[in-house]
Amino acid sequence: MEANREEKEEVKSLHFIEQIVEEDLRNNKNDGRVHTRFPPEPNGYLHIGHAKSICLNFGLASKYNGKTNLRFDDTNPSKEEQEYVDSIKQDVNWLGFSWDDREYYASDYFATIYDYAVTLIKKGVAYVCELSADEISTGRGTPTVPGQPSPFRNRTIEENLDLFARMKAGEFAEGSKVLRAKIDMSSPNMHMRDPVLYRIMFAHHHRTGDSWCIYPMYDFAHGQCDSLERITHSVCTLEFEVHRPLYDWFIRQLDIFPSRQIEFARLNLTYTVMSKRKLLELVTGNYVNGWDDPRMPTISGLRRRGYTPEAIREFADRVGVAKRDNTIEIVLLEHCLREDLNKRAERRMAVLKPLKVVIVNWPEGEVDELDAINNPENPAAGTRKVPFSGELYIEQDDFMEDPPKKYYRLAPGAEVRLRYGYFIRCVDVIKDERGVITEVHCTYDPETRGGNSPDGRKVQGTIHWVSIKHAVKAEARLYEHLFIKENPDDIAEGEDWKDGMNPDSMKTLECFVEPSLANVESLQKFQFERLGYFSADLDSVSGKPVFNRTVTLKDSWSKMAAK
RNA sequence: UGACCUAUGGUGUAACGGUAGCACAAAAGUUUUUGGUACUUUCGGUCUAGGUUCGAAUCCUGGUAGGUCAACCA
Repeated sequence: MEANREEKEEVKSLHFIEQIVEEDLRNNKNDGRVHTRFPPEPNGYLHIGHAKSICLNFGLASKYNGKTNLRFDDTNPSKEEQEYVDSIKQDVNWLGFSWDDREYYASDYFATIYDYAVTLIKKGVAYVCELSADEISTGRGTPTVPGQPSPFRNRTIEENLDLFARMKAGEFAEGSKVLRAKIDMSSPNMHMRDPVLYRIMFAHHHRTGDSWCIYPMYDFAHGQCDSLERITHSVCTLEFEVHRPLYDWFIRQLDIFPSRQIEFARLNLTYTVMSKRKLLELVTGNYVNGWDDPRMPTISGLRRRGYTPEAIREFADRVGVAKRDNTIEIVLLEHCLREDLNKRAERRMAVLKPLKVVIVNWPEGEVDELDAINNPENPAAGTRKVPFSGELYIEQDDFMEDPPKKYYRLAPGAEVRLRYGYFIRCVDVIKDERGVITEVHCTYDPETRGGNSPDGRKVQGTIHWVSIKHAVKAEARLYEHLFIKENPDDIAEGEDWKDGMNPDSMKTLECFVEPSLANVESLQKFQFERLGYFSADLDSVSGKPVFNRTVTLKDSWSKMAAK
């Protein structure tokens, strides 16, 4: 009995970061406090990879009763803009997380970080270096060859103090001097070979304006910001692993609160690119229509495409957290989306590629109001009326003059059910002079209203439709992967990664939707029966809706037909 | 050929010295007024060579493969 119960209680295993946190909690480290942060640089829009990090950081805090700060890493004024700050806040919010009043900026701490630099100078472990960027780089050696000490390495503390103060005062030209840490020019870790701490930049900062002309490097700011905010667990991606010894060195030299940095593997997705640099290039090069183009893996793009925060959070949960490089198949993201939308999206009927059907025995001019179920997964969603008449559109794919075996849809002589309507049987096919089918003539069975026949005869196929007279014209935007190749970064010599872009990633169609869709709210989501999930675009206007196809329904017929 | 990190089905991820499990994908089937959903079943895995151990995916050593690091970017 006991054993049986234990067997059934499935223990969800902890990922390695949760294990670290729980161990710290057991040891009462940090007085049992868990405090994380999400630290984006405001130089681009957030993408699905950031979403993983956001869910991780905020999720950790909420699981262990802690807090998460939002902190902008704005130490490089030449790349950072307010527009990005705004979009990042919106996206984190939309994903469903709150940083309360803990919105911080690395630039908030510039004065303190400056003092930290002075402390290092006074300890004799930082110096002003007048080598050029190139000279510093070559002087650093290579991973296998030790670096050479800078000729400025042994200046006196007084001289360093004076020079650094004058750098701050704006006495020197951009690029003429930097402040460097004095650590170990022959360290096997390149980051310990006297890294640059401060550089001169006469750039306008989006928050501090022109009050500074020297700016700390990321490496000399990030760890200290964590420390100042008393972050207990500083979660970041793998590439910062080799920086950790440097951060720990700063913590020791400065004797400040030691945040613990933990690195995890960033998210990669098939059929898309994730680097900020490449996403920026897609936007600025007009390969897509902005950061929120529904084909973009950005949070704003996914939102406009029709993704829900719930689906993205579920996805972030399912991909796991570990240290090995990974590429997640995009079908997992799509699966999480369908799972969510299936439960929540109301069903509607829309015809993307219309084929006219004339019901030859339909009473002239008559209109029937049929009941349609809004969501079979949720009876509380109720029903709606859909007008039916003698002239309809059906999907071109739902008629074949010469159908293969197992084709359940309409064909000459065949009978199908019109969803929520009647059984119809094809009696004639009308073609134009070029042989293109322009109309299909059918008879309907009045006894089958609603979709059941009193004689109990079965039809295999059920197809969707709209009444021509009542249909609303709409625009449908159909999306596919932005890239043809599973890994767009896998390119041959001389090829550009953009060569792998999918020329058919967006198709715009004039389509027909049922009248209940005439007025929709932006981002309102529907399942167009048998077609997929669609989300109203912000380009929609009253009476002229625009729908983005978020994702198709799974389609086992097309798979079968392909064989 | 330096340092650091990583290696489990097609893709992810568990198993913490004791039966290699789960999800997605793929395949087959049942149900169905969405060829949707739901449900059932199947396929398929510990990089390699040694060592420790009664017992190794797990610990140790060597190899191999992949990743990261040589911005006054983050």
